[in-house]
Amino acid sequence: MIDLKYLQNNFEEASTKLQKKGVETATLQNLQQLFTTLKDCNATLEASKAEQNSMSKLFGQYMKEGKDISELKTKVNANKEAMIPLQDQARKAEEALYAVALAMPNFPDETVPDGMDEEDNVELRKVLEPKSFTFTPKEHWELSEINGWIDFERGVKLAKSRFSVLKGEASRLERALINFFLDSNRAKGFEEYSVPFLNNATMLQGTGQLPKFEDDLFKIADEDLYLIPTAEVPLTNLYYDEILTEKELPLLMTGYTPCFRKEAGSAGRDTRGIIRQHQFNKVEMVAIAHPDKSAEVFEMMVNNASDILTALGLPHRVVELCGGDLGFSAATTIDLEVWLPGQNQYREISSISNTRDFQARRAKIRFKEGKKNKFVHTLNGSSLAVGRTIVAIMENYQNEDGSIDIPEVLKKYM
RNA sequence: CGGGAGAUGUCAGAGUGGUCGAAUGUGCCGGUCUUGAAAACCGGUGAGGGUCAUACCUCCGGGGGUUCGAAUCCCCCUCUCCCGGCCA
Repeated sequence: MIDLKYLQNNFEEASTKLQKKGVETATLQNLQQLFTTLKDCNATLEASKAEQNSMSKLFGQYMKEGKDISELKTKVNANKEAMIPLQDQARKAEEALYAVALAMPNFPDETVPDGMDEEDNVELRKVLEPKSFTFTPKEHWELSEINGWIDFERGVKLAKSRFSVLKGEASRLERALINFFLDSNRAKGFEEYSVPFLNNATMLQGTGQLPKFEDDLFKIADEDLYLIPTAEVPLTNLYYDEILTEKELPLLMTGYTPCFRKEAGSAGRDTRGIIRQHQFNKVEMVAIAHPDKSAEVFEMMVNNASDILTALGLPHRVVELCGGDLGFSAATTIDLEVWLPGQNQYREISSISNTRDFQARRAKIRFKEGKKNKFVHTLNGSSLAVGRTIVAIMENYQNEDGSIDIPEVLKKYM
């Protein structure tokens, strides 16, 4: 959630920032108005409560002294009566405010490039040259057919479209990648976690998926539980409503989980292959950092993911997202896009974001600085998406006959 | 899923209608003492809102109710522990 006090006091600046994310000034004005209304409502209500409390305290005194209570009682009852509409107003004002505030995206950092969509993202650098093939490289689903790696039909039979089954070598490759990723993250100081794949609504709200993106999530019937869309949700919320000490920071966490997404808005995109599935595996990094140190941690996370791709010998590029392409919770995001020779283009394989204090406010994650409690910064990033790495290995390590080599670093894992 | 017990500050644990945001211990922070540390002693120490700062408001698992007044009484829910069932 954005800082409403900041919005109140720096409206112009806040408005300019959120325009990058396509938020209308009118929407912000509405939010600011709701905040003011709530404060006003609370002020009147609290004054009335104070009155009520002080009168109630007199009762004990009066009774001890044997005084007549009936007059006081009449007064107190009248005040109580008068408080009901105030309470109602305050409650409504609060509901109205939160409905809007929770749907408001994070402020982008000042350094985020302007732009509407992914066309306007900025390439920062390329790592490794794509190798040239002496034949026309195939796409991963063609290679899958030759090697019998992915069973699309039976995945659909078991669940529905956009589910698939990995078989034999592919399944082993997946397992090897997960281990390789976790080991690499651990070597950089990330502590490994194994977490629930179902989280409750409060946690999903903490990281920003709810209430706005409910349609993208799989929900368990009759339970307050959702299949997680990313390990960012459980890992970040491990510290939901906690106050950390300064010396605990930064907390670096990693974990492997399957991820479940309805992909509600992506009908017709990447329907072939396993680029976009309802269920996919991912190894995630999450950091909880001191506000002064989050930029540094962010850099480290980007480099870590990039280094893993490099170790796998996968050419990729580092791309900074423009304001319009930035996710709801992110203040800044860097994508890693891996080269797919079969598709002849770079495709996203990792996305690393600093949410600043946006999630921390929602999830109430604070740390003690002296006597004061302050919000931490939370960061998250893939290192890496497993399914897409398999695609990348298939396409980059293919031979003319359709066979696929295994990257050197993975051999000890298979 | 059935039976029983419980949920209070970092933790342990008192508190069963008013002056309780909450005893005491513990932990943590600061100080005295010490070459240093331990021990001992002294002081400080929950969260959120509000305010320039005070006042003031809210919070004793969550929600509702009774009452002038609820941590304390009543109802519902959730969770934890013990016993039984089922089970990797």
